Amino acid sequence: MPTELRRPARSFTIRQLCQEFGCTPRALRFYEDKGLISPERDGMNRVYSYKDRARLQLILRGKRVGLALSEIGEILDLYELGDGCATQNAISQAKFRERIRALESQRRDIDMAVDVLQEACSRLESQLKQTRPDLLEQPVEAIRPRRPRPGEMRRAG
Amino acid sequence: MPTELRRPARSFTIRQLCQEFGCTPRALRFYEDKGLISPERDGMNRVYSYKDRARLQLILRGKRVGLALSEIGEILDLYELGDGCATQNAISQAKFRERIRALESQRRDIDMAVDVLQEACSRLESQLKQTRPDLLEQPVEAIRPRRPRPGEMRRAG
DNA sequence: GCGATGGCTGACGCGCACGTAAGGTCGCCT
DNA sequence: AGGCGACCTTACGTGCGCGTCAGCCATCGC
Repeated sequence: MPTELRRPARSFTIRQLCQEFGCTPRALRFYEDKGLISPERDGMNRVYSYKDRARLQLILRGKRVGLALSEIGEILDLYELGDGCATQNAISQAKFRERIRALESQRRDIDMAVDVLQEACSRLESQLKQTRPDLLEQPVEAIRPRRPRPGEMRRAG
Repeated sequence: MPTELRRPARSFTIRQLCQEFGCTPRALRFYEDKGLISPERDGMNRVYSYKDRARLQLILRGKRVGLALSEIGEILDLYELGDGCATQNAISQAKFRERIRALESQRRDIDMAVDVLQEACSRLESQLKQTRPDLLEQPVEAIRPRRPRPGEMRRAG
């Protein structure tokens, strides 16, 4: 395919994709392990195409909305088959409809959560205006950590 | 407060809440372990008030939108303090603002995912119309399970 | 020649959110 | 008295999504 002139770099290293999408090589290899993505190889090195990149994007999007990797895999498979067995397709469709309903309910949850948080924020804001206006609008790291609560675990960072 | 007449059953057993919200006793005890909820006791038995029930509802909502239990705990704490230490409040507020941004981006992801799934569904639908119109609109269980994919795990159900 | 860099393959470890026995307590029914 | 059903605690097990470490090429620049 002499498309090299039009696509100056139509393939990506594992690092490039990781940088672009903010994930780790380990994660990509993990997805490959699970069959979600299957890059070509140049010798031993993974070579990702635009298609792989698109799949990765869908994977990460799916993750962010709370889909399990196995479910994401099913969705990705759909784009491969096209004329697969009918009962399979019926199952997929039914599952997808379920998923759509779940996602829509999840969106409602998000709206409610945003409302809750926003109300909480404005409550805190009015308090801070009275007590410590210097701390308003500061990012988390600029303020300082605090003591852990009982049963609370520390996370990375 | 002589409200007993208006609230015929102002407390709940662990089972009642579990049935109402579709979770397990183990989960509720786990949340209690983490300090997210603190029901009264009648002897050894847990007795949940309406307030506990409301907290549980927030917990489950938070979970569905991808919050960690520790984060949910922070949010719940907010409703208890009212006049807590200022730096704490500033941290909370900053975290909440972050969370709001994350949730809004998550909502965009959901919209995209719904689009993807809906397009996929209609693709499948048109295929099924040609091949197996009898399978249209069937729920998942009515169709039949299939072989697991490599690396795919079974879940409850 | 040689370290730095980047990628690879196992394989073990971890935090989270519970599941799952195993065994004990309590009130009620027969 | 005996058995049940609902609840309890303690404690170990599990699935997921990676992190991390060890050990091993290949290549690049000096």
